[in-house]
Amino acid sequence: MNKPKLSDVAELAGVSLTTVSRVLNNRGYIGDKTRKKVHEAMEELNYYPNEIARSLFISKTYIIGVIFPTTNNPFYGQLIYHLENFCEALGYKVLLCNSGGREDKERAYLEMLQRHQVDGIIAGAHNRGIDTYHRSRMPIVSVDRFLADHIPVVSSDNYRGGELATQHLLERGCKHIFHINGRRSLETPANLRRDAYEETMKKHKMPYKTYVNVDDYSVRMFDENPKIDGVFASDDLIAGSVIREAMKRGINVPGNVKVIGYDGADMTRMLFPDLTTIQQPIEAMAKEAVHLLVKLINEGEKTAVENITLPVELIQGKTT
Amino acid sequence: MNKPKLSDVAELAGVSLTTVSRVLNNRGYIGDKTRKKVHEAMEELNYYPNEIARSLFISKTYIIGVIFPTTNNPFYGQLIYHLENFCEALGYKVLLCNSGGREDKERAYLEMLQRHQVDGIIAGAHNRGIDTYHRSRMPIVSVDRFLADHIPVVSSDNYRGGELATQHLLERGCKHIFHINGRRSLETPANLRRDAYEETMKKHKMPYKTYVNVDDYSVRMFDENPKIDGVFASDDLIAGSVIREAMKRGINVPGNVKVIGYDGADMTRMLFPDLTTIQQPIEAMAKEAVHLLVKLINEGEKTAVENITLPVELIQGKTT
DNA sequence: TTGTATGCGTTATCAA
DNA sequence: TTGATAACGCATACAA
Repeated sequence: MNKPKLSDVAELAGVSLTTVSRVLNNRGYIGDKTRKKVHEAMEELNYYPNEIARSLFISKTYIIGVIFPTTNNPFYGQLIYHLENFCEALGYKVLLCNSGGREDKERAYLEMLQRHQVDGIIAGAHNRGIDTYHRSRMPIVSVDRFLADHIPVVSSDNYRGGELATQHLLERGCKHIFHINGRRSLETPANLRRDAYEETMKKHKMPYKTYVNVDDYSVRMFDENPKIDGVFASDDLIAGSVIREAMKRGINVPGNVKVIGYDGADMTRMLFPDLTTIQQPIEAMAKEAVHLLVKLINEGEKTAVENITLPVELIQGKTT
Repeated sequence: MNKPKLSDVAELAGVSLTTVSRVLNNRGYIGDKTRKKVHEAMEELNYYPNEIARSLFISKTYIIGVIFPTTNNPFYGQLIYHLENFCEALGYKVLLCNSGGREDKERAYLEMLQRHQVDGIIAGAHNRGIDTYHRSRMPIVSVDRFLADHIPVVSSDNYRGGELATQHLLERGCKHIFHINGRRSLETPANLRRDAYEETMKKHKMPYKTYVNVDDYSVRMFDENPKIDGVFASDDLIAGSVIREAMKRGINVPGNVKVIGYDGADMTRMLFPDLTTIQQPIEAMAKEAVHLLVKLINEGEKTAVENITLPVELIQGKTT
């Protein structure tokens, strides 16, 4: 009752191993009768080729490792969905790694993926400095993160997004606009959103301040700035919590304070359609990342390392 | 510049293949000096064992296939996140398959997973009738779906959830309560939510009607029932779109119509905290599914097929 | 058109 | 305590 293998099929069909392998891979010349016999035998035994053995021989697994903090997030959930889809379309499978934002887990995953002989990695998990990223000559593409100098980054135009968001609030008449972002040390392209905000405010000779997304940033921001009338949140979940805090304080949105988010993922649009946000082209980012990685896999180091930046779009809701 | 293998390490350390394998797996007796030499050689070569070769020999991959419609959804995104976490904790990796609700894709994935020699499968994708589910003796656990008679199902108490939701609307004084659900043919435990709704309404001698979640169900529901004052949606996304349709018509929620959803996933709670909903214990479901599958993998057919049902909870928001 | 023999990188058996 | 060798299931070069 063991899994049938090539030799079982060969025996049943009364041919050699090689012949079965040939019909399986459609290689070389095979007689029609032989082919038929072999197919029947495979059918009867319910034979599936063992990809592990195959991978070992051809030194290729057709597996791509995908490392991100979590699937439990509108942006990453959608990104990973599309990554998997594009991989599948090109014949690659996806080994899913949720790093949860922990560097030790990410390191462990990286090693695991090497051991499992994945053909390449798409990562958007942590920051640079992980030596494995540096040492390995494994094809890697990152999404929305700088990982190492020789690793290409696919992202959307974060600077432009920050600019759009800030200008939008200014056009809406806001005078006291604040920004909320992650720690700058994360070295994500999202820092560009912050740079754009700060530089745009400077250009308009307006005061500005960025709060870091930790602990009770939201409470502090409202406490410390009674005149606040505009918030640019670096993602939609943050925007949501800012709006909740505002409501709790009886501050009307968008009447007293206007709030704009960032990402515009499908699920956010469905659950919170009123939110004004900067939408990233998530599907397109996934597509570029997968195609670039597969190119890297096929062409090796010949492919020049070049970053890809995609346009963003302002979506007008009712919170600004 | 090829990947170093066992024999490279052996050569550098001046020992045999077998010895290296021994220090790698900590098996048998090894001299301290030898062990040290070998470790140094591994270090120097930056050696990683090839899991593919290992898997081939031991006939075990420590990979679990996970088939669901999509990660781009609050419920599945969270479920898959936890599934991956629990797998990782037990030393298993996750091969991610997004079936997109398409039966042909699901069938293809199922075959792919067999070829890749995964140790087991956790699926919640389509309905029964896929013969592979029947034929294969591969360990499978399903979440929230009936797949085949011999496949155990992990789900939450859907009947109780439907009952809670319906009773809640009744207690809130609703007289014309409607329900929205997927096609019954999908044979998901979610049908129990519908059964519970219909039976509870019957028990209270109230008229009831279930709309199927296709096309413009929401428009039709409001058009056809001017007296509507309560809606029990079979998931939170549906609840969201019902509320949007209501607002579009100037119908106040919860003033004129009360709406309760289902799932209560993390992301929904963050983006739409006001929604009253029935919350499923998603993390616990993932935990049970993974542990049950691993038990099945280890004990084989000795493990009795027994379904697992977890309790649900009503979360009071501001939409009812 | 088909078959034989070898090797992919690892683990396990047996002998030294 | 260590080493030579066979096997895991498959694909390829080479021979027939």
